Amino acid sequence: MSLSQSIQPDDDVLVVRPGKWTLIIVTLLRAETLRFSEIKRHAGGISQKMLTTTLRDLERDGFVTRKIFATIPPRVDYELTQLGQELLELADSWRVFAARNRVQVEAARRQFDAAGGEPVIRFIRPA
Amino acid sequence: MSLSQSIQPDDDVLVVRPGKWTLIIVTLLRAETLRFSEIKRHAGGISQKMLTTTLRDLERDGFVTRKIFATIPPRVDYELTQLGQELLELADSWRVFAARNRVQVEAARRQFDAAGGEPVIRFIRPA
DNA sequence: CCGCATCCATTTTGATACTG
DNA sequence: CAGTATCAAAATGGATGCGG
Repeated sequence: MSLSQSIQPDDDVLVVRPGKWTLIIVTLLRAETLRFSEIKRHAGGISQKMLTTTLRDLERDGFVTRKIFATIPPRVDYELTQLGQELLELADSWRVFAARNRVQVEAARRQFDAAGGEPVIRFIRPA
Repeated sequence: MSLSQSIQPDDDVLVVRPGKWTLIIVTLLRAETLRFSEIKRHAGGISQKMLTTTLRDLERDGFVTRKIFATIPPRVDYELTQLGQELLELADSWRVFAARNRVQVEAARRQFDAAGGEPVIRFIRPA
């Protein structure tokens, strides 16, 4: 049955985190361990709260490790785990897909909006 | 530079975010054209409003076509476009990833919660 | 420097009722 | 049956101040 191959609502792992920051952060950590402040600087306008929350969720799910250095001032390093590397591949798939199809999607949007949101195909009289 | 390979906040095409309902619906349409009510029945608890909204967004972006039959009662068929098929492949990547790693992620969560949210690694006196 | 707590604005989602 | 409208509820995002 085809439905067995459909995603189900309770597939919690799928919704890694319904926010725009998760994949951004994962891709930032692709090559190197980064400090909290470094991620914040590169992530482009994320608030401290959202960064903390997102990183904590990623840690909780086993995608990143957190290393705390009890120095003054404090220092916290984040790094992808093996599982995190796999999530990174997924994020990359999305990134590549977006790059490849952005123009086409934007064209489709313009056409749809220009048509006033009317469907492309409309049958008037089929029994 | 590694940052050029990071996802940026303004990557609008990423607007098709791994959101809950979007990928569910796309995977439901993998093999066949489905009516509105059929999707609703199989999607598992989606509200009529969310289904309408999600489908309209998918149509606007060019991922599905909408065929309206002006019969009584009305009938509307949804089908993946070529671009939608590519999105389906992406959705499948997520589905497979979730299926493969669900157990591991759930274990990580339990461990994290059991430890009271403490990080796995903590250095007390470095430098 | 890191990040938690609190308060508040915005966004998203759901429940319900109604229309063609 | 498909879709809209309205209202209520929940999740999310940001700002600020405090603490280790």
